[in-house]
Amino acid sequence: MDRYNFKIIEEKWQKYWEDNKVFSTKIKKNKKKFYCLEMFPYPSGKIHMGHVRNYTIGDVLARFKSLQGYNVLHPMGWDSFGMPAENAARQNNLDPKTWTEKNISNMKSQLKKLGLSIDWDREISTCTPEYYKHQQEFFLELYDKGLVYKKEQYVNWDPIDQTVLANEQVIDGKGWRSGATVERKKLSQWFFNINKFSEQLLENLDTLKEWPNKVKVMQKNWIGKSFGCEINFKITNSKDVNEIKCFTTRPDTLFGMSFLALSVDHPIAKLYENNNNFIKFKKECSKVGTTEEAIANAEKQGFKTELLAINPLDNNIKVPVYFANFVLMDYGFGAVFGCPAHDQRDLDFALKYKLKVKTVVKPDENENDFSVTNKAYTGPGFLFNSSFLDGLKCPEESIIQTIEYLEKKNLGNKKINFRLKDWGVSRQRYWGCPIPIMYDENGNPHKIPRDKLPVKLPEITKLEPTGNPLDKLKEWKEVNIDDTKYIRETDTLDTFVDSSWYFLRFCSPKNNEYGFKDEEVKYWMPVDQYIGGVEHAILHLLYSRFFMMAISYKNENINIEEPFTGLFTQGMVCHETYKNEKNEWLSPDEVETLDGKKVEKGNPTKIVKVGPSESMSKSKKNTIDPEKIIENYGADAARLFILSDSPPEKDVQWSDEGINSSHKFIQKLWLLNQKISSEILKDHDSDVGNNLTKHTNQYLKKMTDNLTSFSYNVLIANLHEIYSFLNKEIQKKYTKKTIIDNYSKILITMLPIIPHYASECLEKNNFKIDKVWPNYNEAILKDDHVNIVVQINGKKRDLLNVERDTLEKSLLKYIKTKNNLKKYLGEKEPKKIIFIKNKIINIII
RNA sequence: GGGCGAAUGGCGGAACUGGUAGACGCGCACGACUCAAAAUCGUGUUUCGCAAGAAGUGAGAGUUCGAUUCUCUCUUCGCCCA
Repeated sequence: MDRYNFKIIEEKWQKYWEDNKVFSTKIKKNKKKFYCLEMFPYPSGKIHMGHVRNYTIGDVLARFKSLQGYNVLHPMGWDSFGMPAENAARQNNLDPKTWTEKNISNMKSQLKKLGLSIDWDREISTCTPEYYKHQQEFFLELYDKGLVYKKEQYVNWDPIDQTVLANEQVIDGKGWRSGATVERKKLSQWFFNINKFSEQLLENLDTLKEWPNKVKVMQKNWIGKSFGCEINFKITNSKDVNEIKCFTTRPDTLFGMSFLALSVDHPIAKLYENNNNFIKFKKECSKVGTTEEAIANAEKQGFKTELLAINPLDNNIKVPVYFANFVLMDYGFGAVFGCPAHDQRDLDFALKYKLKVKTVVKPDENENDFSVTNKAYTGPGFLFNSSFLDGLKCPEESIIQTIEYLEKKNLGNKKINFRLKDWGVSRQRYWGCPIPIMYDENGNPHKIPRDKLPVKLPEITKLEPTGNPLDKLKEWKEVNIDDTKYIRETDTLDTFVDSSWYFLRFCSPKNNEYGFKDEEVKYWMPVDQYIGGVEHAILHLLYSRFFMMAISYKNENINIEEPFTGLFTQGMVCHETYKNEKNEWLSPDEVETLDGKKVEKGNPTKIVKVGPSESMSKSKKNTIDPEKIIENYGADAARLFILSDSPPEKDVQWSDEGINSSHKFIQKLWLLNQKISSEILKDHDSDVGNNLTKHTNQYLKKMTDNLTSFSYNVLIANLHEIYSFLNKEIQKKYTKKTIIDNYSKILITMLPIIPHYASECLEKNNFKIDKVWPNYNEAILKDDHVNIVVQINGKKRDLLNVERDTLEKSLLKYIKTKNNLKKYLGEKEPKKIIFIKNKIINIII
């Protein structure tokens, strides 16, 4: 009996797969296709356990589908533009390209060690001109379709580093590197008109049957369709302003209005640009971050104008107009009317500026003295104090009827509003895809001609700490096309653009003419199963859906609206956290167990504080390096463990005991394999029964079901069960044919999970079989004896093993003879008997 | 504050359309092998109880012959949005 040497065997099979291009894919028109895609990684340098989990889950599915006879596309690539490369380059005095390429090559070899069934011939990397050339084409294509435009927008501006910061680079209102207070600054930026597809993005969610509901709800909320009304408020006392247009979802509370609030970016603000107090106020507002949350949490502040707005429903009511810090220009028209009684934000504002609070919705029809003081009432009820609207049921009748009234009187219009904003894609960064635009001497934008694409990123060996590097490269910026001088756009594209179409590129990774070939995309798309982290539930998935729509838009050849038919979001990999006496984080490597206690390694007197299991992160030092795990236990063991302990959609806890147990299990399987091999040699004349075949079929059914439903943790449990069963059953006498028949099928079911081990066993046993997913035989699944639960008054009293399909009468007869049941039954005739064949008998007395 | 989801042994978790709660794994205990230990193998392991038995899926109600599963109320936790 030899031990299983995973090092030699895993290497052998990985080499075999690579040399024979086993996973290389081509279009096969006569075969059903299956496109299995996992979210491609950012090449940060090393793979982490999250990758191991993500790609193992995907690999199990890809291999399973392939065994089932599908033509499987299972590619991998690199999301290789982005800030970490720039940061690392600045720190290490490298150029981002070198840093990125080194990381890719390292991570690629790590991924290969996992034994993934990936078609590496299709590998792509978004930072290569071969990739981003086509992205630039798409940009221009969208530009032609009217889906790209330029407008001014606020950004986080670091005044010291002279650079734009992403939201996550702003910590407590300060730049992460310079520590300078971040300012809001207006820049002219490129936008994708994602809003054009708001309705479609929302409606299509219903068609995505194989998406987690959670993700669909998140996207729905993000798109934020609201039904409301635009109202024109007349201004009485100004010669500059006649009216102000507002959007509201609650026109029915118009009689409770006590002020009008405008964004400081509202066009009317122009009138105040010389007013020192307003300038001061606006500056205050700019200190609040750009996120909606920051604005919502900030103290409500206003700047009062002398303007008075007229309530359209009652011309005698005039209310003051304020600029307010909680109104955003992006929402509605940058203007809202304030009804303090029924909106907490408005109430806070009204209380601060001592404005009127008029209650116009009462919770109960008869509660006429209901009045709001310091807590806004936003629930349902009935309108009152509202003149001719009194008595309307809120919100069912009140909103619609108010809108109808306003429309009839030409005071307002029904309007659908979306929270979804257009996608700002400009980034003032070096390490991204250059935007293929140039400006003439008047500053008008022009497309870079297609034959001049790609606009390549210039090589930079040393990145300056401040400013946008491209902006400083005069020789790159200035371009001469058709004897005309232009200046290039120096912004690059948001890296979310790179990942919004990579799944299309995988269909035609080498095509030089265009981002993809129509026929290839038509064959492979949509992605049948997309697998990744739930953290991409909104942005990446929404942008990808948009991009697919944008490409299909006005395109006769491609008509795919949704890129991902199925979506699976896997949970995170967690590990216990450790701290020393000084409350500093310790990595698992620095901790050992002594007499059941965790102590610092090599220092048994130092007790380690064990914290809760949390998602692995460098900051908490609770990471485990997959490379070391593969080195010590093998890829199959790592795959087995990462699948075994929790359902894939939930978080899983990494533990030494767990990986160790998986490793041992493979060793046990190996011993069993040797036992079976020698049993085959004995070649008994006849079978001892059909127990082996029956169990194998039951097992095959479970495996097929659990693979289909992503119950991968149960799948591993099935594997343990069949092991225990075989280990005992193989001692009985079975013919060579019966053993091979069943065992070979069992080995094939291991191929998706522990591919190296299963391939080795199949080869070693020299079974002459096709590698196809085994079908189970329905007829043989059923046992001829079944366990029937005997309940008396609903309580379980016995378990009887009887012949299948035993009838109620004979069962009852039998029960009456059983001594242990007699005492419960008594002498009386049962009142009622519930009998379900082969399952249960419940006797009510 | 709103939305969504979850809650099952010491731990991770299983249980098909309501029908044997606790599969499988970890841990633990005992035993075998060993001078001993590790490794390995075997047995046991929801709780209380010597047992017979009883209780038991976050709490409380409801529907049902029967509820982890369906309905309602509540508690706690998680995620997302604000």
